[in-house]
Amino acid sequence: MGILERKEREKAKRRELIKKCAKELILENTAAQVSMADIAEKAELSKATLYLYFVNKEALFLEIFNESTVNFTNRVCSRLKPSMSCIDTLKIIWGSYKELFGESEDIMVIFSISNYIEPNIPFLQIEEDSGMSKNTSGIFYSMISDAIKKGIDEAIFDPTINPQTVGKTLIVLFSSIVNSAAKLPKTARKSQFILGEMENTFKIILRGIAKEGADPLYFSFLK
Amino acid sequence: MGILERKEREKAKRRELIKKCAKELILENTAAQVSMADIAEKAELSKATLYLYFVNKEALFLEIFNESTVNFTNRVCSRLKPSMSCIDTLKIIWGSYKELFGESEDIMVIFSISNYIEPNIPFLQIEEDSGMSKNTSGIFYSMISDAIKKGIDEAIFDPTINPQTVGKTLIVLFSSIVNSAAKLPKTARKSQFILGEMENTFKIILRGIAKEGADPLYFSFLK
DNA sequence: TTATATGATGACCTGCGGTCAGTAAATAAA
DNA sequence: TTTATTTACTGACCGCAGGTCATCATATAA
Repeated sequence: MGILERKEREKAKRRELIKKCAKELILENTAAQVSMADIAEKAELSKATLYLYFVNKEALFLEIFNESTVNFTNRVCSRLKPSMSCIDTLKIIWGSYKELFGESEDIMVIFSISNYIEPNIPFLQIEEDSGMSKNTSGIFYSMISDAIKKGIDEAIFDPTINPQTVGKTLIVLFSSIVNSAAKLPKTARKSQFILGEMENTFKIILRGIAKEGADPLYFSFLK
Repeated sequence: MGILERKEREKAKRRELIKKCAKELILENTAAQVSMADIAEKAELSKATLYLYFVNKEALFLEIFNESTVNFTNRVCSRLKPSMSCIDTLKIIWGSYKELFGESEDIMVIFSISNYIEPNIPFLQIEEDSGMSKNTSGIFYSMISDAIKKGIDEAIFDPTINPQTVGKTLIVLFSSIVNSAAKLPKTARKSQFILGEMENTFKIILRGIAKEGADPLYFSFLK
């Protein structure tokens, strides 16, 4: 029985190796720019072997995406309580986000992949059925949409806006920022650029959806 | 001498035919989804022939983009006067935009191509040297940035924001909307969807960059 | 009528995601 | 220890994309 277990372990290890190589390559460039051949070469495997572990490129990227997202969602979910106000919720989301961003570069991978898999879904009202939407990504942006919905109920956000659309808008913009950063020179400190731009963007959107007459100090947790 | 002129005319006509076919295909789908083979087939030419008229796919698309943009920029520029206030400027830009949108589908082509050529440049502060930036696209979003800059001077916009970044943000979001619309069923009335979403987005961004305490009625020209 | 320039094209190249018959080694059976 | 079978892997391949090039047919010039 030991043999089977060892083989399982070895298979799992190869799987991890492939994902690790893919992640490193994504960080060096953009998810869209990384080819299966690149990953195979880095992992010292043949391209065909990758397809023994993942049905296709999208599945590989999606698994990386979901794993990288779990840390974030777990952290946020454990800190959120239903009774919290909209602003407190947003504070926690943004705080956890910044924390995690300082710890690892997973966030960059997340957005790079998100932008590769579904670059242009954001404004559709219809339910999408791509892998991304069904999985952790759903949690990812629905956390924000839920918080915004809360804000509408609390009468600090404009009730005419669509919380889901706003959530998706943020994801498009964030993805765009990450992909812009990937094109910066290697020497540049990308995290700083990304966090700064995201903060600016987040602020603009939040102020933009505020109910008329709402106290702007609500959003002072940004910067 | 007449022969040469006739040949010139014929060449120009082929060129136009290619562009016309490409535009029609872009409208049916997305710029990224249209292949050179598709265009060649529609124009009843061989693929190689396309490359006698355009150095590559990007050049072809860029020419379509620039020509489609000229109508818009000309119209706007002829109506704008340097002495105008920021809000009047924005009113004219948005008005001309809606007008042109009602007249032709060029706007959809513009954004579809824009999203194909440079989907993720928007947040870079460094000067890009892609074809898009050097040409009409520059005018396209710098018109908005200039108007916003004016707004900062007039103290109705937050002075800490970067007008160029905001202009580019709008382009990303607009492109995203157009590409989303391209995925709607053929029967859907896309223009309505696009204009509606763009108006919402525009409104959010404008309110988001407003100076604290600025009269929200400033932006009432949107709906 | 012959030579030349022009416009167009079929066949081809590279690189991509993805597939598959076949190989070599580890395991199981004899 | 030898043979059979399963397992993990891979080289060669496919279809499709953008793009190139030698070659051909036709219109022009000689």
